[in-house]
Amino acid sequence: MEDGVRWLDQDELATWMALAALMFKLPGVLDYQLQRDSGLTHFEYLVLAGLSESPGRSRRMSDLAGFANGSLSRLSHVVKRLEQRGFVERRPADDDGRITVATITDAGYEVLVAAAPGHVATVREYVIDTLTPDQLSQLKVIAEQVLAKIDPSKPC
Amino acid sequence: MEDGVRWLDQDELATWMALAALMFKLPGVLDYQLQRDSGLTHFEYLVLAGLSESPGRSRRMSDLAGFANGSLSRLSHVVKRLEQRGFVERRPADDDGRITVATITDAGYEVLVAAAPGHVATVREYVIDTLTPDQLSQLKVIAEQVLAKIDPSKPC
DNA sequence: CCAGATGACTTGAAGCGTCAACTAATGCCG
DNA sequence: CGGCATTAGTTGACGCTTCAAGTCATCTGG
Repeated sequence: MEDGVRWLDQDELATWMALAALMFKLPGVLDYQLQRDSGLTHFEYLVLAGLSESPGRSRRMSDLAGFANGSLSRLSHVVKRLEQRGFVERRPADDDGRITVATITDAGYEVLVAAAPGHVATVREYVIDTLTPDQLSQLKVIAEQVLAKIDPSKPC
Repeated sequence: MEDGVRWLDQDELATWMALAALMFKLPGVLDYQLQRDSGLTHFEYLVLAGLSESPGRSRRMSDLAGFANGSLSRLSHVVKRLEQRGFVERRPADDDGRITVATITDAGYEVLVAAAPGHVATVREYVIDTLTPDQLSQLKVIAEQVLAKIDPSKPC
């Protein structure tokens, strides 16, 4: 192992392991709470949330995929299931037949509204309220810098 | 929505969205690189790494699961596949027949050693070298605080 | 000393995500 | 205009994770 690789020193490694552990565990915590209390995955929640806050409670698929940080394929599968459950509807856009517009139904909106408080409470409990305001702004900058490296577009 | 819920203010929400996006995308980046260059998932890499740095290149399953941040069930499936590929071996512990001890083989070690430089380079590229030393220590504290909230045990 | 409880995994089925292939609509360029 | 490339989304198969159930081994109280 004596080649030109810049290995991580102890601090870097510790930081990385902590971040990696976070990446693995936080999704589980969020999914668990949402699933248990509302029958939604975090991704499904984001999809419904993304629709609910859009004009006309509608949004085209690729947009929504970007918002929810997932692939178009994944979104397509998820929206199909949400449609079967009666939480969203799909139809092609009037002006461009390639585009599919998803709309959240009243039923979907109700589920979302019912799920939101518990979800926000969980986010607060595990992240927001665990950190000081200073740490929150540090975290924001850090996360955005790393994100910018991963995905040079998308300012958020 | 005028109940007693403490919603997130704009800054809190932006921070959370950035962290959430990070949680979704970083695993993908790591998995992609490892898969492409070494045929390993990040989880498999962690399993092999966890074994390689343990005394006797061996470790009991539950230990390893904790180290790799996964469930025991998940680990069991993964180790079975790694065993079929010839990268690890399993046998019951001498003193307690309930315990399974996994050991990394020479072949597994070679794969790990071959994978490590590329993986470390990726971690550097997207995380470590993107942040200042100050940010790194901030991040370490932040991640550890959140982790402590999620999993009150496990000091790391 | 043995019967039930607990601990440490393993297994199988079900569901979700990814990848590659496919369909359909639109844009572009000669 | 007409054909080919591009864009947007869908689909199916496969692999992986989770969840619940099952298997042994070990402890423990009577």
